[in-house]
Amino acid sequence: MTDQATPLGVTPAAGDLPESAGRVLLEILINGPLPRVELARRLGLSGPSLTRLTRPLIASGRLIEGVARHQSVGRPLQPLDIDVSSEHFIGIKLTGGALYAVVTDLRGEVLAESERSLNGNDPAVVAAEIATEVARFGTTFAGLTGVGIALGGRSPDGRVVGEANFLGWRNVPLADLVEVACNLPVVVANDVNALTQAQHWFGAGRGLDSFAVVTVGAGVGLGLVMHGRLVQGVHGGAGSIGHQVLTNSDATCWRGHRGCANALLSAQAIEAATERATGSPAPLDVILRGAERGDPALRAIVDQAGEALGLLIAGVANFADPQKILIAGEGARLGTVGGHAMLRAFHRAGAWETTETPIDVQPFAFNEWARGAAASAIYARVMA
Amino acid sequence: MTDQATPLGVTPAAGDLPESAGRVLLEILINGPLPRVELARRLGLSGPSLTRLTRPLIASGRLIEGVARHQSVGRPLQPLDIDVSSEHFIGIKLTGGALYAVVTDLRGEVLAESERSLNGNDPAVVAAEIATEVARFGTTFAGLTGVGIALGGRSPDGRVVGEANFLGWRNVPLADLVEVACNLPVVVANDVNALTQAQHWFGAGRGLDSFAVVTVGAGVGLGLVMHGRLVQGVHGGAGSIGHQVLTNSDATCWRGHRGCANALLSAQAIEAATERATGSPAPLDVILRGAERGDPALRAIVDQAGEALGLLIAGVANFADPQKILIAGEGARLGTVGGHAMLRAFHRAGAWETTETPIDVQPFAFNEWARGAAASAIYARVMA
DNA sequence: CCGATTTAGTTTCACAGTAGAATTTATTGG
DNA sequence: CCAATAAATTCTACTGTGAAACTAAATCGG
Repeated sequence: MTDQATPLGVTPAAGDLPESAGRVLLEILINGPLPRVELARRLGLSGPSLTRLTRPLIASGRLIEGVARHQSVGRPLQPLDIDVSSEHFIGIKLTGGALYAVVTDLRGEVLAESERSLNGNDPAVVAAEIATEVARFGTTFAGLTGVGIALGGRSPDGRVVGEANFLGWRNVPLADLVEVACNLPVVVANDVNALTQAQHWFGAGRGLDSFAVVTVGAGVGLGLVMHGRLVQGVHGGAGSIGHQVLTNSDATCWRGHRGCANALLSAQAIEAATERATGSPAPLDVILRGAERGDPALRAIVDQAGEALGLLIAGVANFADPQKILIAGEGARLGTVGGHAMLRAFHRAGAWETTETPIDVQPFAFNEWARGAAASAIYARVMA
Repeated sequence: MTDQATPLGVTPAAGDLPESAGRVLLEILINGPLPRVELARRLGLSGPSLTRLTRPLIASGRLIEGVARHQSVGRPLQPLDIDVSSEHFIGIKLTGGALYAVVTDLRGEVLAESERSLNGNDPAVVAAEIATEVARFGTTFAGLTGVGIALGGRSPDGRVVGEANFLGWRNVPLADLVEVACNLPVVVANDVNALTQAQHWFGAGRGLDSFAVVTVGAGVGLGLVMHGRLVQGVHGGAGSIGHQVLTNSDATCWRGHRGCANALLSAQAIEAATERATGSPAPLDVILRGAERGDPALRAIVDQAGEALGLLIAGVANFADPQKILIAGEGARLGTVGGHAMLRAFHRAGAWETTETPIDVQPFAFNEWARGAAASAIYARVMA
């Protein structure tokens, strides 16, 4: 943990601001430039309070006044914004064989990205590789403020990796290792939780009080926001729905469960089903493209997976009844290509009006994972 | 909605108290008598603040000073308590054919109870029956402050019953009907949510930040507390896990799902399985007693149900990773009698350390449902 | 072009809620 | 009786807040 003497620090008594000053900064960070009146309305404060609160923030450069926006009549609105380029964050997504990195600004916008394969999975080696990548970005981006590392595993405290089976890790103090190596504050997070945090602050979940992210990819995951905050779980294990049984089916996952989410929905499962059906292997995106073009065998497979996805989101809707469910991950396009089957299953299995829950499927680039990692670093910076 | 000019009103600016006065009252309501130092510690306030905040509360009778408790040395602690008998609440649990009512004090202690069968399920008739019961209690208990009604259904707003299938209701404005009939504020709640609220404030979930209640009875339900607050869901539909698929099984529920929670765990399902196996029907408690005594056929059935329960709580633990899971409902004893099978399945299907989540099974009396209803009324009174 | 109108933002001021320091109160133990 | 201990209180200064009145910067309409 290094103290960089940088400004900003958004919430609980960061520096020595009143708490509401932090809420002002956070509201602007999440929602973009806002005029004082609007901030007053959103935060339940009076106009005078906003003048008072923002004055020192502007004086110290934490907030900057944008160009006035004219309304139909009356004095124009004076939007206030955070200088999002005053700080930069690095997000790292670790997979079994590679490391994906992005640099973002304070609002999670990706400014640069890179990829590097990993030579082995010894924690020290991985930490060194991360540090190398961070150093490389450090030369082009001034003012790196924090590093977030996301992986398919569990970290109850944001510092130690409890488990990461794909790396064979248990209780690896990754944050400490990387902090020593690159002299920046480091946060470790579960990849799905990190992605959910990013979407909640800067993406499809912006401003929502309850929100769920279902990811389809190497595994199946779930991120949850309830009462406006990410649900992590006491052991950091919330959202471990990969082995949830969805239907009576013969498909088995790598742990031998029949009909679980991983058995029906993981990229590996869909690819295996395709190979069984067509005799030839193909990666998930090719399968999806084929189904889209009308190949009947692939269409059947995609529809079956889409149905499983529909059952999964029905389970999520029945469980938590969130305001919105986002389908994400490398396999998110399954929610589009197999969308019809998905929605049919969802409507069949969902209880009551929970079937009205908006399901959002967006194009997903792989660097979203690393962006999520950066969002975790931003969160830690801003809420700590 | 009637205003009774009664005192108390615990939180956001009730009356015209400072917000922290409300937090003081709530802390005492939930945790029982507490001395000022302890309150200061728990609420993050200073000693002087507690003197100041409590003075008017004591003067107005909202708080009463108990008998001083001597420590080893030093001035003795002066516990402050709420006069729990200053207000009384009625909790009503509606089932298909009957109405169960309790009277509680402010802390949810049951002071009286009653039961009455329902003649039909016309909303007006049911509302009248409720009003009769409330009036009957009104003669013995002075100062009735509110009525809570719990039922196996959904109420997104606490006033209208969205659906209650067992009564054949849709969009019934039950709270309005009963308020007109008995001139007291009325709240309507889902029975499992109400029970969860009661357990969170006055029971096994006291003080917990995250907490889950799994109920086994006529149906299977789930109540969730996250970030210290009950999760209701946008449509009031959170916790609808009755039709969640648990395992590959031939058992079907009344909707035709194979292997869902209701198909394996509802009282009806266990009773049906028993009749199939032994040829003679028996109610759930008899089945449980038989299994306990060592009857092999009943033991097998109970173990199978226990296993299903274990899978269900594993799903809950994997999903939300709460600090504790409570098994409740008329069939809660399944968690004891079939506890071994339950825990085995839980440990097999749970991810990581979530299997360390404490599972709490407590004796469950049917009036707990009505007590939950009363807790909803208390919540509404205190948080409104 | 100029004053009325509209809305954003500011200044002034009084007030509520808070904690720090010093003090009082009620006890135990010698 | 007195020292030690810890709870509770008094006194006081400070911080964050909004109401009321005001200023600023635009449009509109003659």
